[in-house]
Amino acid sequence: MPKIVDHEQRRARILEGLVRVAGRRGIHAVTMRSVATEAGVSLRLVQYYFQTKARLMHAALLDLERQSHERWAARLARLPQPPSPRAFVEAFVDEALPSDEDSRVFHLVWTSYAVLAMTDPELAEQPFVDGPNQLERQLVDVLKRAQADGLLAGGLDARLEAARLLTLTHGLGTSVLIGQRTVSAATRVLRYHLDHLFGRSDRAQPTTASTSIS
Amino acid sequence: MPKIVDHEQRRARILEGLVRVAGRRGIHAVTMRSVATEAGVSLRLVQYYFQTKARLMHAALLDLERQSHERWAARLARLPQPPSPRAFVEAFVDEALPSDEDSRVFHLVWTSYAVLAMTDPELAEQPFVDGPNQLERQLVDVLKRAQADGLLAGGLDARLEAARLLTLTHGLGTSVLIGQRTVSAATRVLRYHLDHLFGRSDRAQPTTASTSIS
DNA sequence: TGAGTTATGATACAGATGTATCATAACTAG
DNA sequence: CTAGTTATGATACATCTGTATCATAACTCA
Repeated sequence: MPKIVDHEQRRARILEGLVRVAGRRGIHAVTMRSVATEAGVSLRLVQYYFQTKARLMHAALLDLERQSHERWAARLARLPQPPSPRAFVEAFVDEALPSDEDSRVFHLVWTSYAVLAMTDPELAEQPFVDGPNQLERQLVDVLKRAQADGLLAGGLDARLEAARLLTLTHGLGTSVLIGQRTVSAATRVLRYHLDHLFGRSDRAQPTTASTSIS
Repeated sequence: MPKIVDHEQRRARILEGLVRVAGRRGIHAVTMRSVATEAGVSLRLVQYYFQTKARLMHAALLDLERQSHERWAARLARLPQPPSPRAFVEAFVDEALPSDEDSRVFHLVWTSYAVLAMTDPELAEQPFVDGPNQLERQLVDVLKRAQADGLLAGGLDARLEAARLLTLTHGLGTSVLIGQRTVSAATRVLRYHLDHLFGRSDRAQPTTASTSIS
């Protein structure tokens, strides 16, 4: 058995190329050749490691999903256990806004895929339905716990608050990508939202070294 | 001067074809030929009336923007003058959700353009920045008026509430398009939001024959 | 060292796509 | 009726794109 090369590594490199192309020139600029060039490999290699464009695109989507899950898991792990509801929620919104360049590219490409999935049922709708639903459930749990502990403002419904928070955050992310809002403007709206969700009492005790909402 | 044909009508027909193609097969399926076929005209005519694909795409975007403005103006005109803040806001969210098939196509294509605009500065960012900003200003005015009349819940900031409402609505629309939420689920979240925005008091006095939030 | 397998290069090809060109039909004005 | 202009058809072309093919380099193992 000859010339063993790490397939996963090669594939990862190519997928990174794809994401860079899609992030800079749009997902319509993703071609076998543009990805190959961006990744610094030959067209043949993209074919070799992904066979077809459809599979390449699919693989990139799965990879984005995986990365996103990993980042979120790592973020959660960095919180004190168990995290306070407010810390949990702030970590969530901080992760969900396109704050730095990497994050911007990630959200841009992810959104591009989401739009593709709207007309292409082949392109797994799982990531765009199950993913948010799972996050929403996590948020529901945390908010219910907060409510039981009397940390939420009165008259709120945990389930609906989770949906509202998730959707609002996502909408703000989009408006940042599109250039309608700056990240800090979006952050301001979210801080306002959280201040009304939790009582105006417990504001932002930074629980991690990373940038917290402020 | 011979064979006078109504250019605007021809252009409109072609643009309708474009929107149908983009709505059914995605904006990447929009080609000179697919649009021509969908509109029932020859490739040559698409060239003749729009010269280049870039101009065709641009024209379609401007047309979508115009339609949207007209629908909103007509909707406002149907409200009692001056409309109550709650009626105004409910008309807004009702217009902003992809409820029927036409609306679904409109929002889908609009969102597709928005994603394109994220990487293509040529594609006027005006519609995606100025448009929402203008809507947001309208909402701010209405909410300030409501606040002055004591119709809003206490402790709210009209400006931030406008941003929150706009973004939340948009985010819910996206989640509907993607199939994560049904329209009625989205409506439920919005009703909840509005009930907390206005005091839990004045619920939905239907002010138009059209479907109101309920 | 040699045989066999993996990884990669070079190249070809068919189909699609945007655009250009040439011709001519359809029509109006004088 | 005819000349001239607009509107449309037919077709061609270069480029891009996904995919396939053939060759061979690179390497491992016996």
